[in-house]
Amino acid sequence: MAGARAETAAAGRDFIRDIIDADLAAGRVGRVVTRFPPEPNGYLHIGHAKAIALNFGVAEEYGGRCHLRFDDTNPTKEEQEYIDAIARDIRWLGYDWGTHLYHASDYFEQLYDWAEHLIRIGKAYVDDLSPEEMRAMRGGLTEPGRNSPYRARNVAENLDLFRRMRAGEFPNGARVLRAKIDMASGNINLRDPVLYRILHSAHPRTGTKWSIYPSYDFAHGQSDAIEGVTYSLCTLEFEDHRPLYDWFLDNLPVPSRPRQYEFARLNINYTVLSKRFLTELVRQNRVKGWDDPRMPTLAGLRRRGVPPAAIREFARRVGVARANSLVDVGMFEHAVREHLNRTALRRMAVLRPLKIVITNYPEGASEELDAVNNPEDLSAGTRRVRFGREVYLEREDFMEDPPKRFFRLAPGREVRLRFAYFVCCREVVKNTAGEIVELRCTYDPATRGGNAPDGRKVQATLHWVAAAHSLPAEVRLYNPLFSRPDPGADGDFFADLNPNSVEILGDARIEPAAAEAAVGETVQFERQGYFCLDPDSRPGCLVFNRTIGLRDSWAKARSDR
RNA sequence: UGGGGCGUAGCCAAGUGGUAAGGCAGCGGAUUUUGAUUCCGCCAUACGGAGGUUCGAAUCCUCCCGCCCCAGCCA
Repeated sequence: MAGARAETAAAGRDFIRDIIDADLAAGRVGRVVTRFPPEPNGYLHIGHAKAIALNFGVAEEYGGRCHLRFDDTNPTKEEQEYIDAIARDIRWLGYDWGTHLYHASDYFEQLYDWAEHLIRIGKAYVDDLSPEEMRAMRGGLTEPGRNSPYRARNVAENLDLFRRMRAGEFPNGARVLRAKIDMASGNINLRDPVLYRILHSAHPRTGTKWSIYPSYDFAHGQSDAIEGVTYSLCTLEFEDHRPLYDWFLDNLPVPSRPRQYEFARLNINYTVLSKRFLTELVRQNRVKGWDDPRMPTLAGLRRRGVPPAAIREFARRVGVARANSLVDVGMFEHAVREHLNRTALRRMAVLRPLKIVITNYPEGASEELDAVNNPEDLSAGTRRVRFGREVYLEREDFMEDPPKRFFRLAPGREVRLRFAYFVCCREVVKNTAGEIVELRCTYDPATRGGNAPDGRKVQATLHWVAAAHSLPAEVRLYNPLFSRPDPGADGDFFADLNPNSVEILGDARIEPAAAEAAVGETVQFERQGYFCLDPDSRPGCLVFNRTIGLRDSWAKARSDR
């Protein structure tokens, strides 16, 4: 919480904040009240993080409050698991709704009374049309709709029927309560929208008390009004609903007058932020659950090792506007690297080991060397790492026949082992298949710690791990879940799934200090990237997820040619 | 062909009549015991297009073009 609050001073400017400033200056609004209104039918993803950061962020900046209100008006799709996960993820992101936890279902009784009120003033009626008939009579984009034959029912009959709907006398779909507005409106939302539908379905909170449930349109604005919300911020697709939102507030004796403002939802290339599709990925076991590290869900990002502060910073940089946009995933990755570079402890780990034997190092001997925990934050201190005669190097840090710009180890070449010594490759040992299985090197005792007293230079510094003083580990490398920037553009999201979205390395070696990381703590494996311990880890079998790699200009240079 | 929106650099995004912020990406260079980080420099005579108003227009007016959303008893 403290972290999220400290960031408010640096919050960007946008049209929402401009509106609030104007309202405050004109005295139209006393204190700012916002709300984040998730429907508990899935997990929150990074797109929701933008909305959460906006609503909670604005409330904090202006000394107001932000409510968490579950929009639980459709029991056929909502579950307690989602309610719990959503609350957990918002807290993890760094926001707090205090005592202001609400549910649209808290207002079912009041909403029902208001529905009767509309009936009494002649602005709502019970319609017996079937869903198909209703659709046929709604008209089209360029064709006006036609009035339902039930539209002229009198108040007494409407009241009686509506009460019997509530009492559960009719089957699902038999009747609905509709607002009486204008079947010829150019805005289709105003063509007598449905207020209540019959749903004989148990609700996570109200159980079997109700057999009719309010629609989103009938519940949302009135819930805002009941809670005293001043700014009801939602995404662009609800813009057409605003006249309806206002219509209810104008025709009902609500206690306050909230205003709805719309902003563009977040889209990121190479990723899909559609709850419906993410649900399918989980349901079809295309990923290992909502918290699979490849998922753009907050649960997935958390398990992946992404710090919540990086997500908040990303949201801040993306800004809030009304133009549809597709942000480059690189912007998100930058926010993650930027935060982790400042905060992550450095450790050494060899992902694909190649053994080297230092022939002039005493057999059976070993020694401890000092290593800096975080060069970006010296207060993180140092640790001791043990060095020995046999060490593992990264396979890709050696080439027998190196190309022009390869600076790392090669036959006859000298490099520095980080925090340790200069070593020189003297011999390449191969097996009968011609594969390199070991390197024989010599070291220079005078270069202890990594400095050459004679001032000679090396072109590379390599990370390493002592064979006898390292631990085995499994490392999971993640690649984009989708293989194209615009998944689903051809109509099928599944066809664009990246078949290589995860690569498992089974015989990595890590320095002992790396094993001390807690689940959820992300560290940097030097020269490699950021990694975090996965909850799949068990004693003797540590599992690390790669959060994100370091920028790699060498890899880039190679792929550019 | 109805209604509602949106078009500023490869990607986000400020700007609200006084002469185009910032970030990401990219490209040069410096530093570097992480080919990382950091630092320095470059990167829109131009704001979807065409007219017009004005001393002056991304900002005002007109017309045109393009893109997005809406025909659930989903939210």
